[in-house]
Amino acid sequence: MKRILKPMSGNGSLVFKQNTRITQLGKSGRIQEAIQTFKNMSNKNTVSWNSMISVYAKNGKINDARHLFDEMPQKNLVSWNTMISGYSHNDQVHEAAKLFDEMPQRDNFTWTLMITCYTRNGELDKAKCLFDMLPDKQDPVCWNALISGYAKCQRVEEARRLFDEMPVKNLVSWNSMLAAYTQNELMDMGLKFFVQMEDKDVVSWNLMVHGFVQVADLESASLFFNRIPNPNVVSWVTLLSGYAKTGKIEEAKRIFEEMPEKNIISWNAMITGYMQNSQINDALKIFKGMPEKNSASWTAMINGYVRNGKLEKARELLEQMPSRNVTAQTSMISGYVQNMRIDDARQIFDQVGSRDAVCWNTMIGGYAQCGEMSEAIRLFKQMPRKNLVAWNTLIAGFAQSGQMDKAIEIFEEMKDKNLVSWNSMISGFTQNGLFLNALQYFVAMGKQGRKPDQSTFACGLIACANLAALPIGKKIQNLILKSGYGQDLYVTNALISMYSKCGRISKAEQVFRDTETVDIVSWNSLISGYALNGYGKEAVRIFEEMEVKGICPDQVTFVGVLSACSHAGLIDRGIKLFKLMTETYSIDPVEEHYACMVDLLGRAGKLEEAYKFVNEMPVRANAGTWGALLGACRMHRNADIGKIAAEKLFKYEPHKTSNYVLLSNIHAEAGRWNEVERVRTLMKERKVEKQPGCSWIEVKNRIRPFFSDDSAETRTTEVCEALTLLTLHARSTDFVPDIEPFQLDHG
DNA sequence: CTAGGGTTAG
Repeated sequence: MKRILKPMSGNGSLVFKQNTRITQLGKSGRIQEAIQTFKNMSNKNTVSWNSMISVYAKNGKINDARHLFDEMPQKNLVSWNTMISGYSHNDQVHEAAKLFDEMPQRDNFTWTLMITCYTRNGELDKAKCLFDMLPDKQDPVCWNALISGYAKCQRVEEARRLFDEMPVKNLVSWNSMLAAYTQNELMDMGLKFFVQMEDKDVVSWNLMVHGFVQVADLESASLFFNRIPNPNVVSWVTLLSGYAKTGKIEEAKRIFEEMPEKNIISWNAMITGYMQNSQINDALKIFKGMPEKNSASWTAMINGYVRNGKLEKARELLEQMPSRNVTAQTSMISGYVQNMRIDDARQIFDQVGSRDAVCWNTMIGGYAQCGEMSEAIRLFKQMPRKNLVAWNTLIAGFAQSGQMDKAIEIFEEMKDKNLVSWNSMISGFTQNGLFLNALQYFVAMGKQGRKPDQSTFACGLIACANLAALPIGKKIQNLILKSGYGQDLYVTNALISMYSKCGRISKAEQVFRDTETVDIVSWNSLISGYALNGYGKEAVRIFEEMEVKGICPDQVTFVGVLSACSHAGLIDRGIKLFKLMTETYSIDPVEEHYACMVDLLGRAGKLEEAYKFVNEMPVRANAGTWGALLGACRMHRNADIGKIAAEKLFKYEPHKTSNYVLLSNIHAEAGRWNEVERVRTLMKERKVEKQPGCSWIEVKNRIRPFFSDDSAETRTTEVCEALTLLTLHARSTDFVPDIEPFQLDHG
């Protein structure tokens, strides 16, 4: 395009100056002055209008921009382009696309704008589609936009393909591709690529530093930083925030003091760093001493107070904040929500002027956490643009409150689902004891080509453990090995418990031994695994190994080892361990420990001692303890103590059939038939029925439910049949499970 | 007056 310069006579140069002034005022955020300048102009030209549109659009006033666009006397191509750019910056892809379709003619600029609009919004396939229609593909700008778009969606390989294909590359192209690696934690590839680059600017170096920061390799980050020829503020801040985020506050401070010019971002990063380290006073000192504050400074302080549990301080600051924004307010809301102060949270929420998705979701999640699902739903319905997180929050809420039927409803209604949606369903099922449903969803997920993560795998294993579904558990283990989650503690601990609950305790120990670094949960799982399988002495052996290695046992460890002793009849050992727990480790015994002890004494036939123990324990015995005593009485045919235990149990669990049956049997064996009759009458009076709980939910009539009073044998067979039908199959290159659907209509 | 790569607050 040729630019024809008019002679600088009188008005022409004035208009030019005024146009420039509008743009400049806009860039420094002085919108009102820009508007005044525009309004005062007597002879506006098209560029004036375009400039004003751009100022409005860049300051979030997209509707005002559109108004000018509609009103202006003469539009040129740039006007249309500016308007599209405005919509793009304000995330209104749809409006941008509408203009793109309507406009009379387009230039390369137009195409670039529309393509970048799509890439910014993550709509890469649309961007690519447009790109393929682009008449002139020489210009690298569109290519670059696409590459970075793919990179932000973790589609690194596609980005690389474009990079290799593009005819003309510039430094930005190389940097975009480098960012694809560094942003996706592919530092090996990134380093290789970086070495290949002939030209590097400070952006390239900064990308490397940031990449290393993201994988928490601060040593390499610092090494690279030191080799930057001309580090800029961004370089300094990147390293500084890296140290701050990883808790290395002293290093961060050093960088902060060394850096030649500090900007507001560096001050803010220091506040965050101090707050993360609970150094509230140091953070406050920075906050008070900094030359200027922006809303991020205030938010960092408020957020820091919230993280450190100082809600009142946070609130105080929020009230003082000059221009409260959603981010700060949301921080406050989440603080209240974490402390179950739902009414305070709501009060802030109601004050928020323009709520964003995070704000809505925090509040909805708050109600969900408090079990107030009806209010959560009410808010959800009010939420203007519901995103995936909002839907997932509802699922998690329903799952937590045991309403899996409602969770299913929500899940089915969703058009887009992500990994979190699936995991929330699967973990919801396992948490609510609906293990077959958990497996069904695990399978369905694989069929849709979704990759499971550590949470999916762990929940799948927990389901297998509870169904004693060893074949499936083994297949899941194969998938895990291929997935790279083989050393994840959450997963390995679930594996240990799966094998032990399926009776394969030696396999459980093998998994334990194959795990590079185990934690207390792993030890506990192994010990209680041995206990569960009746190998009391082995459980004690593991416990001793733990002691030798200097690992401190916790409450759960003792529940495991004590129950092991009781199952194996190691009475003296159990009593000694109980003493060890309370005296050496100063662990206060809880209900479960007492139940173990009562069980231990009871099984050994020392019923009088057990009963005495119950009466002398400092916490009030509940169902577990009385149940242990009742069981022991049945075993040793002690009707007197049995009756006492049963009466207590009836108070705690008035509708649990097995308690009545146990007592009735004890009386029967003692020949006390009138007592037997009394128990039966009691059952009738209290309407204790043998109605079992449904142990899974029927989903789309594909699964036949079974009931908990089916005999164990029938159940095992049924589950096995179901599970054999379900063939887990891992492809060698991919670990997405490719599984046949559940089919149980074999009758 | 309109386009592409990097940094901070949720």
